[in-house]
Amino acid sequence: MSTRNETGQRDPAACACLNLRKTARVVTQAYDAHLRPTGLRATQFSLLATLAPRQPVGVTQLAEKLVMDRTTLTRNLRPLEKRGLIRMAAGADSRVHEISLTEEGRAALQAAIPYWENAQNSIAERLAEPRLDRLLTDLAAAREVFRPGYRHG
Amino acid sequence: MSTRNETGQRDPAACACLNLRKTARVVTQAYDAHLRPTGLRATQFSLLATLAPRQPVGVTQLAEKLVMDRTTLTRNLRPLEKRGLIRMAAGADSRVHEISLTEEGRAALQAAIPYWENAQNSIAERLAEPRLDRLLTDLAAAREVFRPGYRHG
DNA sequence: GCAATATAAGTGTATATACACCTTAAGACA
DNA sequence: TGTCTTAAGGTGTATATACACTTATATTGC
Repeated sequence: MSTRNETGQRDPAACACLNLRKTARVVTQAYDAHLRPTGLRATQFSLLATLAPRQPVGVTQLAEKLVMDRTTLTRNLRPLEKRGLIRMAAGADSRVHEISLTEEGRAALQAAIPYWENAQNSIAERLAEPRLDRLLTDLAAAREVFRPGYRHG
Repeated sequence: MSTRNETGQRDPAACACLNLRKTARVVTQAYDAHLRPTGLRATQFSLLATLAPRQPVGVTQLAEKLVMDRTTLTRNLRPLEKRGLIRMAAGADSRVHEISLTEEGRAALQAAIPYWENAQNSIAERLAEPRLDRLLTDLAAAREVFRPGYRHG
């Protein structure tokens, strides 16, 4: 795959954005399928896993960690709160809405981890592990291009 | 970035799905910003660019090319049809809804190409071009893991 | 020719995404 | 202390995504 076509022009089929989105669709569907028995979507699993070691944490701070728009996170929290997996409470600074896992949330996350590991194994093994590491590193570099200075994993 | 943490366990922070989605968010926002003056989103630009050399084409066939769920494409076609950039017509097989660019659609795509090139250049140059090529190749390999046999760019 | 099957596409519903805008609370400072 | 600015968060609106289900048409086998 080259970013230029036969005549040296940029080729829209080699669009970095399109290729990222296509891959994100395929991989998300696969992770969602693995996680189906847990009742969590891949996005929700990642949200809970990112939240777990940081609780309690405010909306803006968690959104930054997830490289997600703050208002997107607000909306993504809704179904998890409705299902009782997370809880929101006012912080010392009453503007901050602190997010925490509930007991159910901790249990759901723990229960989901083996299913997530199966999904991660399926790509790690079939892509050959060094190549997955390289892909993750290159993805972080791509984020760095547009968000310089942030600590991209 | 390693897919395992210090104790050899899988690390959810190294989730392939999460990292793909984070990067897709960042890169999509950047492409959307570049394309803003054209009135097209990155997804819409890619849809038109993928459609252009294949018209007329049915919904299922175009969805496959975009590695997109068929019903997602149906929904994504709506705003483009409403704005008169594409047209849908019954094919010889009356089950097939053939999609084509309108004259306005062709013009909008042509007008948007320089803006898309600016976006693509910004990542190609700052990521160092060989690395972008490698990333695109690795992304195609990742799709191949979950969709074997498909001609991933 | 007709019943069974396969193919193409849309709808209902729910989550995911983010920009523009608004509200509220905290901090700064004359 | 009262105003100005900044920070945290939500809402309105629109697009993006996909599973389960449904409808309509074509094809196949007899």
